[in-house]
Amino acid sequence: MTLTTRPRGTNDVGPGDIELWHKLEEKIRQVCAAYGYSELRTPMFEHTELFQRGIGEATDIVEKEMYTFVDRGERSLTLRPEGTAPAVRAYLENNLGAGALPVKLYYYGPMFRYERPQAGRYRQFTQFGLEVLGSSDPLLDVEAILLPLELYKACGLSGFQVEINSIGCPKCRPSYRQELVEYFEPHVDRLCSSCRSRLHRNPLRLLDCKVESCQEVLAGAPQIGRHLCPECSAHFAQVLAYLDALGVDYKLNHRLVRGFDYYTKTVFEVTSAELGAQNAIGAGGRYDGLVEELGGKPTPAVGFAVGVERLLLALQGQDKFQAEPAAPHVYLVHFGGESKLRAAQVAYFLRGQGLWAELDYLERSIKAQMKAANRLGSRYVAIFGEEELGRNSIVLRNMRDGQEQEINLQDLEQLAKILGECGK
RNA sequence: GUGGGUAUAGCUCAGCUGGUUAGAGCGCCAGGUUGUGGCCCUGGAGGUCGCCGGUUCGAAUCCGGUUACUCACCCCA
Repeated sequence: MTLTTRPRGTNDVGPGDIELWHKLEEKIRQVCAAYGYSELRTPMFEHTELFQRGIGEATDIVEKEMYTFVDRGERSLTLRPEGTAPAVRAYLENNLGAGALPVKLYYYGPMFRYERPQAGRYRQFTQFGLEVLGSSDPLLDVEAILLPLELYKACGLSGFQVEINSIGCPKCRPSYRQELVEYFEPHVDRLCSSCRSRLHRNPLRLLDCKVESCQEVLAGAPQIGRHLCPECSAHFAQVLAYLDALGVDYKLNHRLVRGFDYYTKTVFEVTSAELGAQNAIGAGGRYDGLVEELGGKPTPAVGFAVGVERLLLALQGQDKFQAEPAAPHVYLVHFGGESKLRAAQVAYFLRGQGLWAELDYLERSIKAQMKAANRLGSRYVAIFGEEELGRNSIVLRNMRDGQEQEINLQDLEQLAKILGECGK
């Protein structure tokens, strides 16, 4: 049974679905090109410490969701659960910051997290993400939001919402943190168990708790706005000003916090109304401290990641993003023997011209071959009949209107021309 | 890790309170048209009823366990 069953939380993408993936990947490349981002491909696994340091020891991902293994050289390796830490690692290892700044990178590929699968959540999933390193310009925070929005729009997606917040920096967050703890402590008995355990470890996370009793306490919780230092405050104001100037629709959400430790200042999330509980189709933020944390010199940076399966699910819900099925230019109907031999020769020639020529490999009846051609949506059928082959020609039938003409095989170029012009 | 739902043909699903050879639609193959698709008609192939055990004269059906899928919680893209 396990031989024919894929591992939990993984997916096969084959004929019927893969076309949509290809189309989306094409859109991603187009949008990234327009914004001047180049692709960075990093390994599927990294040293475990990279994620422990990068994402943070106390995060759920590091504590219980990583696919970690020891290789034959006794190294602890981990299948990447996200793309930012590897991107920063590659940035440092390849000294990408040596040239002109900022460095604009994007990545696309599978990520791995050991979680219980559900709608829009898989153990192996695909993320498209971007990272800009080397500038603290608020306009780049905005670009990091704009680019994915551009992608959503290019796919025809509507009904998504942008939420944004600033969670400050190491200078101003401690005082907010302190005030939060002081606010919550008297209400400890009304908090849910997980909030109680997080109160001192990571009080910011209480802000997005969905438990009802916690919600009541949350209503009166202090907001970070007043605690932001002048720098963070000005930065955030600039981000919002750019968003306004560019006509981007967003919603301020002072409860928005993120699950990774490396975020500073701006954080954002895009949700889709098409999805169920896992409705975030993209999220990101600024991470000015990560490069230094991983051993580089202080380097501001901002990034964004899109869940590709979720985006596809959302698009599927709106029925707008469809790949037109590919169809053969011609289906070569043969009668076996000599006729099949001639069909194979012609198919070889046509394929060499970049034309899709299909034929029967199961010695099926003419009727069955015609049906097959029809089902594949073939524009033309070429019939390699005895009579015509005697004259070194074939019958070419247009499957749209049923018109037939005899074509001499002496002039294959002409056949290729007719097929090529049939308006793919 | 926790909770709910589901598991019958390639796909979507029927199968009522346990009762003979387990069904339908679609798909697939063939024939009706021995050299011509779509529509129609006829026939055919294809199922250890997820798996293991129990109750029973008898289990796809009831019970227990198990695995997988699925939705939700936690968290996240």
